[in-house]
Amino acid sequence: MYSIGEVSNMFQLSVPTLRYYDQQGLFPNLKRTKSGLRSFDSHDIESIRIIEYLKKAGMSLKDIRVFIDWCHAGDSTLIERRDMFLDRLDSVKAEIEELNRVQDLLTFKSWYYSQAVKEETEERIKEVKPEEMPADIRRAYENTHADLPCWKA
Amino acid sequence: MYSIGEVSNMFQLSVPTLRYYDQQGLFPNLKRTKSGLRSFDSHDIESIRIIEYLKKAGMSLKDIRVFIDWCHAGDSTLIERRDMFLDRLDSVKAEIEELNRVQDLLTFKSWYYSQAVKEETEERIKEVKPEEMPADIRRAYENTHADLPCWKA
DNA sequence: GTACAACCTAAAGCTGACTTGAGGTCAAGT
DNA sequence: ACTTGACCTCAAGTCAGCTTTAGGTTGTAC
Repeated sequence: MYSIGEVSNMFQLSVPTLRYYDQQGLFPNLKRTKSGLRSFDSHDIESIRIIEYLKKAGMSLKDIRVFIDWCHAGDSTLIERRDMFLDRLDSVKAEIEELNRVQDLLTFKSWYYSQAVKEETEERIKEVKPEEMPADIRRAYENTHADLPCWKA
Repeated sequence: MYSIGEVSNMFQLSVPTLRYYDQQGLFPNLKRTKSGLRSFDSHDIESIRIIEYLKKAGMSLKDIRVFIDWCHAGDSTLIERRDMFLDRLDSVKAEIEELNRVQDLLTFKSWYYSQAVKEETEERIKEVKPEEMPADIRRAYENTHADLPCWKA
């Protein structure tokens, strides 16, 4: 249905990247034209969509290949697949949690440097105490400047 | 104050990794004992804390080094530093957005495979329509199975 | 005084995910 | 017929971020 170039345009994936994925076994059912050109059908397209999600979920191409092989193997691998998704779900939830803390740090630092730029020096802002910060900035600050567990050891 | 081994334990960073960071210029003020051992003071520790955050914010060691050099250069680089943090903030917000969609996909897939495991086959669940899904699953499903812009082209 | 753990350097090696390069095929347009 | 552009393969190259290896020093504990 679609040539490799068309698919490359649909997703933000280069043509060599798609060939590389194929080589890594991510498209086990990919058809070819008589003359040997790759021909992606809607099932292949859907699998690229899922591959993109799994990559964002922190899986390596190798892990994704294992998953694809499980799918190919049929109902005997349902448990593995369920457990894989539950595991990824936990991990992504944790990552979102973590990024929220990162966001707080960046919010604080953006405020800090915006103040510093206004005053043309870091001098004064460096000494500001939590009580003197806007409420949201203070929240972000206290959320990311807490003592680490390791300090207590 | 702290040896490299102690610092390695505080953060989850191996001793060679800390030496590698030092080599990449991430600790420009790191002191040594008379016999040449690295000696991390509280300022160095704080900078590792920040480095960890910046890595999670998607910066490479090279980018982080540039930032550290800016800090060292003083007030003349305040604008660059502010802009860097504003830029990272945008990027992390976008990443959180994206991970929320990933989470929705994983939520749907976890439900799907949990059902399949219960029924010991994918047969029936494969045919389920959005209307028959629990509300939260349906939301997750519709949030991640929408047509991609590329389909419309 | 000697064993031992923890440190040091410099250089080479590794992994994942691509990218690049060289050399070739194929089908459509002029 | 011939040029062009999109495709093909296979092999080698790249990059980040570590890790490993080899060989050497230091300083406390027995």
